[in-house]
Amino acid sequence: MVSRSSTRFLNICIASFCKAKHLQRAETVIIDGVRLGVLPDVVTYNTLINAYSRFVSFDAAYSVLDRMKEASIKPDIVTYNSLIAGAMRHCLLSNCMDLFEEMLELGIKPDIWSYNTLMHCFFKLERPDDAYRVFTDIILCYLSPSHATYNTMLNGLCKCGFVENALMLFRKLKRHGFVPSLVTYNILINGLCKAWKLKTARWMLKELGASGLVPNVITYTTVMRCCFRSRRFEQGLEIFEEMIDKGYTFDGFAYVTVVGALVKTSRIEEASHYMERMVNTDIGLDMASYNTLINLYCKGGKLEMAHGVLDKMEKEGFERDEYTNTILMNGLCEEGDVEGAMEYMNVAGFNSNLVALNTMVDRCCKADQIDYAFKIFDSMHMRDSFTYSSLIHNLCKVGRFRCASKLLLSCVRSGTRILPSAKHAVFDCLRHSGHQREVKRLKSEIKLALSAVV
DNA sequence: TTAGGGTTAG
Repeated sequence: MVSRSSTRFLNICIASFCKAKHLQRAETVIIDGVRLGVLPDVVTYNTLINAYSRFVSFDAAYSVLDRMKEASIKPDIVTYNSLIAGAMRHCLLSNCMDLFEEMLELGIKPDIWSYNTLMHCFFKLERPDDAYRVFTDIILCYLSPSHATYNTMLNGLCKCGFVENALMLFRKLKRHGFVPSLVTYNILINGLCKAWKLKTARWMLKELGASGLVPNVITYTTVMRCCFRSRRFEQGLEIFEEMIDKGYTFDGFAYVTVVGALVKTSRIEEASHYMERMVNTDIGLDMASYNTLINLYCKGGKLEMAHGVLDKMEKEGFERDEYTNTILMNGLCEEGDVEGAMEYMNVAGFNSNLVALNTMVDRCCKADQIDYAFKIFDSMHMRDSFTYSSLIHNLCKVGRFRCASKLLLSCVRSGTRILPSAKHAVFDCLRHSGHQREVKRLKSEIKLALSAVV
């Protein structure tokens, strides 16, 4: 007779192979175990699910669930939490929701871990109201929220553009005894920096220090990026050197932040210097690092070098993503080959890539193809400030002030934030062509449209 | 389970 301790021993072996990413060996041990009469249990399968979703794919993890069913082993809360976490990790948000439903149908009661993941999923789907409903359910049903519950809520609010609400919630939670962790502070500092609320961000950084917590690599990267965004390059580079001294450049995040900021402001030589420093370390390049390097070459007018990096990247098993495609498309446009850029994107597929579509709209305008730019504009399912601003600026440039004025109004009416520069471009254009009264009329129409949107 | 990096206009 095989004892329970044999299965426990089997599970220890499986856990250790899974941890070392030796999944094939883990599978062999299970087969050998079965031959000897040691049957795997729910823990064995849960361990496998976790490993497959981490190191292989969500589908591979989900197929373990089928094997469990074949072996008549009932999945439990850990099984489903691992699968849901796997679906989240691979950004398979609809799978995440389906699994939650499946779990409820099987009568498995979700725990706080499941609810936290569901909240996270709603935020990723840009459904903050649903996420907030889950949050209040957790509180009202006395489900003992964890630290991750609060942090997920605060992070989701920041990411969906509700930084003020996150700040209010943070204060309220503190009044009720919530002790913020370093993760909490990092979430808020990042949210505040991205929303340009720099004074409050500084204040939050001070609060972090006063609470006895020590800023970590994430705090540093966040603050450094904020310096670059607000054009304080020297300060940003000082922080970078400090990060090197502290050993905080063990991955590519800091380098990519520095190079990205320098390229954006056309400081190509400096950017090349920092990129070289990164390549000379033993940090392996990941997707973001490759895209940064390709962009550096494209912006420096070295398209051939960019394609060389692209080949290397693909040989290493990375597939070009929407960033890569936009960068390459932009590189072709910079060379004056707008048609080639369009052909490239037609093959690669725009796939609702808003940045690529915006770029194409702008580049077509600049190549005297405004009508074609409008065609793209009409086909777009989503538009943002960039979409409207590009068209408006370019229409003004060619003196089509009435068209620009109409577009400006439709932008405001759609609830899209209009950039001050685009608004002033239309006003100036109208004034210079002697339509002073038109400016007054447009201003009042914008005011009216804004009040209707609010 | 929660926090940091990469693509667009003027």
